[in-house]
Amino acid sequence: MLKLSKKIEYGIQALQYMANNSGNVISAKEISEQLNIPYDFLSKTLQILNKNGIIVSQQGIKGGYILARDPKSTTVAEIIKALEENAIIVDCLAEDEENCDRINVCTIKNPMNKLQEKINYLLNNTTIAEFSEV
Amino acid sequence: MLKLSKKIEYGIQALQYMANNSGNVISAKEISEQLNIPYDFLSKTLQILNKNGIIVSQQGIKGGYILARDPKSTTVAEIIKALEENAIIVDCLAEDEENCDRINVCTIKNPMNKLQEKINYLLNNTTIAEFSEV
DNA sequence: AAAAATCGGACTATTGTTATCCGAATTAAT
DNA sequence: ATTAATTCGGATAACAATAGTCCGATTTTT
Repeated sequence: MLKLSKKIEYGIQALQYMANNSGNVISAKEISEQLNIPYDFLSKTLQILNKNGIIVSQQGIKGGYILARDPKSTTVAEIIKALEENAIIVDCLAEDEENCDRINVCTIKNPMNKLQEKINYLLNNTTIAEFSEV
Repeated sequence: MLKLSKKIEYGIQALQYMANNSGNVISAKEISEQLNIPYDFLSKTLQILNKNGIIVSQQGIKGGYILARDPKSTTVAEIIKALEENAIIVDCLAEDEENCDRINVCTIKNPMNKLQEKINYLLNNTTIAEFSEV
């Protein structure tokens, strides 16, 4: 399928929204309402992004989130990783690769890895800033 | 997640196997046994590839499959399409895009599309032949 | 006629994704 | 102090997609 999850999609959209309102603390509620994203799901997503250093949270009333870094230096690859997902096109390229039944007869690992590296390059070179320059 | 399905993974591996044995009719059983891929699932996959013109089937005893075209001219993108899947990273870029709740407030469609086109380029420029040159 | 293969449909099991719910902790304003 | 708005964190449910299985029919060579 090669699809990004909603967590990633919502995450990128939320980060873009924050980038466009930089300097202000933005609540999950505001993003949820403005972008029409389910509140609870978005909250979870933002909490993970906070935990992993992409955004900074401020708790309590008047709380919310701001970007932790310059949008120009936050890549899609980093966002995916921060959301505790990955962009690995076949299982055997995963770090915790272990129990593939075909490892002894597999002849696609190397060529798949080449394709993987090209995709990684794209994801490492697309930033939140580019998403904001619509 | 950005992962290829097993259908695609097995399909590519099977096509590569056929490319390496070109000229011979190869049965699903042989591929299944040699590559350690579940027989029934692989059969289904090969039937779809046959239906959509990537391989040619020969029925009956001594039957099997051969590549329909030169491995150099069969791309990963074509295989994905032939397997009736797609490589669309966000729903709103699908052809039958219709009912996105965020269409009026969405500001990621254009930048996502740029990323999509780069991925398409990769998939359109990786062929079965490349998978065989290990 | 028999054997080995594809064909095709239905079905099941498993996993992953998406969404929701609830209560606790935090903090600003009153 | 109390209240209200927020993040935090865990559990769970609903849904969808993937992966795998089963079975009987058809085809074709021997």
